[in-house]
Amino acid sequence: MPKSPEDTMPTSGRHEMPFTRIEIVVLSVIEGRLGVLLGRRAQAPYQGRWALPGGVLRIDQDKDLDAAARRVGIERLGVELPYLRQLTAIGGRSRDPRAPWTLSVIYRALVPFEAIDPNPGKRLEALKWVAADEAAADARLAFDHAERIGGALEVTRGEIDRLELPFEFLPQAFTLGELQACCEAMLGRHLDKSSFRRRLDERNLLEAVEGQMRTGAFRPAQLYRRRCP
Amino acid sequence: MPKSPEDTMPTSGRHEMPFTRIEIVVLSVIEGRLGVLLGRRAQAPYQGRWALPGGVLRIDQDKDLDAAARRVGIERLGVELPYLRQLTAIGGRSRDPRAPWTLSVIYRALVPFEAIDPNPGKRLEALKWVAADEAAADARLAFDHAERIGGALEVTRGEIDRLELPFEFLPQAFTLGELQACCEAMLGRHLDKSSFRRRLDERNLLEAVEGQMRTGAFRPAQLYRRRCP
DNA sequence: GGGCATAGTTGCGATGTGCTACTAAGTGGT
DNA sequence: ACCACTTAGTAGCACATCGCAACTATGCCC
Repeated sequence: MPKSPEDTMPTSGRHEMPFTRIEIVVLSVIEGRLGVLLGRRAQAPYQGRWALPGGVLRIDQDKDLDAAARRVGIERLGVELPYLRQLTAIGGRSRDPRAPWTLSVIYRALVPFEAIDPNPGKRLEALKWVAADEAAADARLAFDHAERIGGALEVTRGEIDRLELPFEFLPQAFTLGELQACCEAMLGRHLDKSSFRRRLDERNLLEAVEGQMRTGAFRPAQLYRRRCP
Repeated sequence: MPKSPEDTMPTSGRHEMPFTRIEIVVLSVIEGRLGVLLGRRAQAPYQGRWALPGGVLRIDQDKDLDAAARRVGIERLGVELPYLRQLTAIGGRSRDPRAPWTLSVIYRALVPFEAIDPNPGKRLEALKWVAADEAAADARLAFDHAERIGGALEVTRGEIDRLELPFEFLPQAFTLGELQACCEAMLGRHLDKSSFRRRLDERNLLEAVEGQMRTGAFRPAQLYRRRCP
């Protein structure tokens, strides 16, 4: 058995290191449904297939993993991704035929879909929004990305269940109806109005914007905003 | 802004990759308390300080990250770690002065403390068990390991709260009292006997080993085992 | 046989949450 | 003027979960 003491010096090149990437599961609510952003691969492997946007970790540029994910978001999508959360790391042989061993750190971002221009220029390939649940079950996606999307959905829905609210998808001031519809879109299921509201104000998560109402075709609704987090 | 298209070929050496390690938070229940296994560092940095056991990812040996964690467990601790769970990845500049950029994938293992011999031989440095809550608050630990231990505790206690039971720490057949004591040790707080039992059998997690009782100084107790998982 | 420590059960009350039903307040059609 | 319609917002009840306290049961030991 090879010796491998704790203090093996990480002299550069002593051991080969994995080819390390960042992949981002970008979620948004579009027309009442949760969508995920995919990019079409221009080259092999999986040429022409849809995949999560991602990029190579650049240790010369990135201060840490979070910074790497932010840079990848800007370079590949043209947007700052403010609400990044790391989900997991996946690594192994033969994940990507271009390198003997690859490691991907998976992030999740929540971004209003209008913020991303699907065709910003030549250096970015085609992007599209896809219904998240279908993407998670779509075996045709590149690599193991369908599974990664499934993991992101589970985590994200857990957050909504625990009333970690998706303010990213809402205007500064919003009605309780809008908030509920947004949560329902993310969960993919109906929520009960009265218990949703009871849970909200037991937790003191919101404050009413006094005097301000959303007026529309029907009865005006009180506007709320996030209580100083 | 540098171009960084999706399909940058991972030609080995085109970009420098981070020095990648595995660190393992090994937890056990010892004398009614949750403990974590630490090793004393033999060399700089943090020479003489206590740290999580870990090792370098070896892409020539390890099929994937989980396999790397298993190998590190065997090489550094002399045990198979069957219940490994990946927690997170941490990476950045200046985490470890020996390399410009390091990435650590953190695992958690649950192992009965008797399974690990603190002094198995020369190639392993001194190991010791420390009360987990104290280690999580101990700023003297090497690197950011105290914080990692805190994260492991949070995840592990969440599992117990959701009644993902720590069979790793129990014999094949055990009493409900033993199970409850084990959970209490892990959570660091008291559990109510009657509601603990109610929750257990609502979920059908256990089955009685018919006719078998644990006899001791007092009233014998029914033995249970895990219901076919 | 009685004390004692653990095993195991029962009942109650507090809490959280889903369901149903209700009232309120606007628009727009007749 | 009135009513249908739609959304906003509230109230009451049923049910499940769970903590707490009290109780019974059963063995060992003195």
